[in-house]
Amino acid sequence: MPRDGTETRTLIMDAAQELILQHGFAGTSVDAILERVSLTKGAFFHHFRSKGELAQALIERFAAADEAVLRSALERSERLTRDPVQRLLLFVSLLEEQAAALIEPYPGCLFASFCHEAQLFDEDVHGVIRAGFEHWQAEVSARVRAAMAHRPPRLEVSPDDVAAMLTAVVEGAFILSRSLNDAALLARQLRHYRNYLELLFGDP
Amino acid sequence: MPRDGTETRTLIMDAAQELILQHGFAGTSVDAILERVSLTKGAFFHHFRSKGELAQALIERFAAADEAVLRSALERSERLTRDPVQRLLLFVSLLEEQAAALIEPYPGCLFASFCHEAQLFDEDVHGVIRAGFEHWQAEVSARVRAAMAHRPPRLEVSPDDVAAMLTAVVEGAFILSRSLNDAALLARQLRHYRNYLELLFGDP
Amino acid sequence: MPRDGTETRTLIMDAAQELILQHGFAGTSVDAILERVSLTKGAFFHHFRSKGELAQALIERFAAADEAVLRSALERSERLTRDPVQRLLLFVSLLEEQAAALIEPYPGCLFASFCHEAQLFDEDVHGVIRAGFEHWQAEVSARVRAAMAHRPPRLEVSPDDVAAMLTAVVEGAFILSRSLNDAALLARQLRHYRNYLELLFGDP
Amino acid sequence: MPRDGTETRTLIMDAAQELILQHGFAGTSVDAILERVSLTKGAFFHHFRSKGELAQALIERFAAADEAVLRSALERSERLTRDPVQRLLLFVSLLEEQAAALIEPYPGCLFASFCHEAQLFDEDVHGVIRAGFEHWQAEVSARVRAAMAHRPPRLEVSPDDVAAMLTAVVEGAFILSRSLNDAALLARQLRHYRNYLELLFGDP
DNA sequence: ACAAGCGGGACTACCCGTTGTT
DNA sequence: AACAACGGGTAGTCCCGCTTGT
Repeated sequence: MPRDGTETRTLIMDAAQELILQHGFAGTSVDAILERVSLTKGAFFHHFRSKGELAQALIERFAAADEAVLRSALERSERLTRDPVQRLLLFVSLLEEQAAALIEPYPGCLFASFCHEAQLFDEDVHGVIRAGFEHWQAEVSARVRAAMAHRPPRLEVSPDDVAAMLTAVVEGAFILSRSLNDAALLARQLRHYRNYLELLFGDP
Repeated sequence: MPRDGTETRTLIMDAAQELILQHGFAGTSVDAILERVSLTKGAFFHHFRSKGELAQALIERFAAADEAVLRSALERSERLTRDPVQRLLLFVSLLEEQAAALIEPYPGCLFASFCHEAQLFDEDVHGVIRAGFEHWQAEVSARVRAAMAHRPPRLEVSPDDVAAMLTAVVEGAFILSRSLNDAALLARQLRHYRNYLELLFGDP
Repeated sequence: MPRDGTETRTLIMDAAQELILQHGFAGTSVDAILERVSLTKGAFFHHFRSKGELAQALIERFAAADEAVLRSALERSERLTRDPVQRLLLFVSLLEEQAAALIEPYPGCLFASFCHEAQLFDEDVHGVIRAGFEHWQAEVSARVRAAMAHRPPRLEVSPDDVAAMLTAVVEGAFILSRSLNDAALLARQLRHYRNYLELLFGDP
Repeated sequence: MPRDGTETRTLIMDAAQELILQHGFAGTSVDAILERVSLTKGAFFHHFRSKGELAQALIERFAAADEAVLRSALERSERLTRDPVQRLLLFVSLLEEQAAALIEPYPGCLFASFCHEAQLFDEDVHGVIRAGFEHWQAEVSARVRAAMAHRPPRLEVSPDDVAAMLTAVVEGAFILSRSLNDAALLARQLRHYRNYLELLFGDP
């Protein structure tokens, strides 16, 4: 095996993410991360110039994975049906399906985690988070708009806000599921979000 | 008021809460809190045996205030109308009204904050948070059930989950509003939650 | 004894100065200082917010002591004779007398020490050093000018440069005395500086 | 020149010397040196067994260059005149000429620098420094003695001390010139040293 | 000859909490 | 009730130098 640091770097990031989701960023020491992966400070600071740079690397990776989930669900929903309203509902159902699978490892959203310690991070980090949220909102909003164009909703609503509600429900569900120790809570909440859309676009 | 320590204790707790909502608990040092209120260690450890005890005092105070908000909105909604469905919708509207007033200083939920650093706190603290969430859920669930008894909903739903969705939307909205720097987001999301209830119990 | 930190602070500074003159600033760890005085990190960072602040405190104290030496020698020389040329020569002789006493503890100039690690310090520190040098130069230069007015020198010279030479000789002598392990070198060099002045203002 | 390591070695040493003159030896990390020359640890430890060995190599190189300056000035002064007093004065004038050329990059003496962090180096390093100082002193002292033999000085002086004064003035001038940001200071101080010699050997 | 990965330890800075004093 | 001094430990950062690979 050619001495490849990428593996070690990934190892560190995986351990870091898991710990951060449980203890928060400030509550997760570099030592604690390294103990998990049996490495030393030397290795850590070879890969990351500072703990802040680790944070940067982590949200960037998380944002990429998050976007992949969004894109996959969007693309599948568009392949499976042509009706804009059905597409939207199916999209949420696909997310719900994924959420039902989330039990182990302990779930959590790095975006939310970092937001709750906002002052610890620089503008770069917050930029990535904001971009992540805005990307979901923009993509979902476009599908809501398409559905509205296809069938007028029962109530007058802003597509942007309807889209934002998806993110809000997901983030809120994460918190509740952890506190109430109820892993299925997220999926059930997504079902209610789908209910809302169904009622909004349903026959009068 | 006699020169007693209650004042100082409150001063410390206020400063602590504000800082914790911005930096997280682990990211907020006792020294940082004390610098804000121009006090020294002696004062702090006179009022709190440890930093953990401060956390305990903070969520207890927060939970009490949170419950007051819930109780007030419930009571007012019950005074203003007799119809169970209207009561429920009015209840959400009253919360929305309050949310619209929240602009400065920037709000946040201590429950969510502590949940994101879960491993830092003992079972006592988590008990208070869980009780807080469950209390909302129980009270709101009861009103949803009453509404369902009064008028069958368009879709078959669990009252508990409908109630939980309120909390989820609120917590999620807090995160989004902070990241997107949009103070009015919470109120708009509550409006959508009310929309959902309205559609659920609306005429077919 | 009332819990007085001034004593501890002085203790730390004394140990720090001694070590810095031997190892340089970067080469002197806070731990090494504290070991000397049997204190812990807690004590150190209670008195100094950073190692840099210690540096600041050290040169300020050193500059004050340095100025006291200058002032004392000047005042004594002015009390002992009226002739401007004699005053100048006597002034140097008084310094020479003091230098001869410098054997233990190991001598050295904090100004020079810090200059040799210039980039480690901020502008405040360098300001104090520069002010120290300029103060000597200004005071001595004034006496040289008075001597020149009283008796024209054999060679045309700038009083500022003649004054600067005193500082240069002293600083250079410190370096040599350390490398050559010759404690009396400084006094002998001051004698040569006095020779120069004597010849400059001597009878043709 | 074939692509050999001598070039890299010199590159490292040049960067190291420049940094050390600004930050001191302890304040200059191997990494900082390597960043300057865009190399990595592998290169450094290929050429030097340790950081201490770099120090050794640096003063040896510096001492050689220093001696070359001395020899050159001595030889030129001896070629240009036969009178021992004139030779001595001319020798200082030649140094002054060289000093006047020193403006950019800002100079410094590695001997003095290392002396201010004396305890960091082993006896080998100090031996080289001491030898450097003693060599100047011996050579200059011999010329002073020759001048004294040729023309008795106005004051009774030790040739060794007169010779040492040259080094002292130079070293002191370096410190002052850096603190006062006056590149021409060294040349002016050499002029005063020459004045001293001139007066010492001048006609009564 | 040089690059990269990494170990192990030292550094400054800061943490929480205790003690003595007023 | 509150302050200043301080202990003891840990945090993040950087250090030097060794090893492995090209």
